[in-house]
Amino acid sequence: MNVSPLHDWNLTPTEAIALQKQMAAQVRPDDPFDRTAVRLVAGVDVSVKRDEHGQRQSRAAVVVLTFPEMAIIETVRWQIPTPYPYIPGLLTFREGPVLAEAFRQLRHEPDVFVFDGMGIIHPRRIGIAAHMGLWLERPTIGVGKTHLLGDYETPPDERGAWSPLIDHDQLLGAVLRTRERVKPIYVSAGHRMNLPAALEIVMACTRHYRLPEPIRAAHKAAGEMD
DNA sequence: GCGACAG
DNA sequence: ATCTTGTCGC
Repeated sequence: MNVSPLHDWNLTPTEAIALQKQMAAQVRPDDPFDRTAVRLVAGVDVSVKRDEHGQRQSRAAVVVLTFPEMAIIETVRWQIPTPYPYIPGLLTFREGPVLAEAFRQLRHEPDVFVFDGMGIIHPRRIGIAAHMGLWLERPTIGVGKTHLLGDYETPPDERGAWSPLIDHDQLLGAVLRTRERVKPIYVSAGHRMNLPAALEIVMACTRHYRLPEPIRAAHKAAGEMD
């Protein structure tokens, strides 16, 4: 894919936070999004492991699937030494650099990218899905597995049921039950997206498991790469 | 000051 | 995220 660098990744935590505040104003989490035009969906994930020298290596995986069939048609993997520590709120600076290169290698151009991490459910409203959406200039959705912030009621134990996730009177996302009797997931719009569309896409991508297929495929691909 | 804290 | 044994259940 044709992706041009938006900014430097080599920033101190203070600088990174300042950049997030500036970039957050560019994110569009309430844009119209035509679900009927979706043909390709990408799943995005990064795994971190120690190599033979004990050094941490970040492995990115971007998997492109047909929609709604969920057939894998492309897998891109890339690995670099882990460039940044994990700091809550700054996950993008740990996983963004390796993802940027993986995106550059993509042959297809997905209609929407689904990330393992938050969209606008974030202290500065710019989680990894929102941030990389700006980088890609493409629609993105954030799918988190655990709670980061915001208040919500536990959604009914029924597939497809969801509850609004609110922080400081602001609707940021939804807590979605993708399977009965299974912990819900945290869905939010990233860039060029909106919550209703994000929920529909995520549900349409979910089969027999808690997580949507694109995320499962990316997680699997990122864990291999030997 | 105390607790929470995506992956 | 990773580390890491056994164990409950379909």
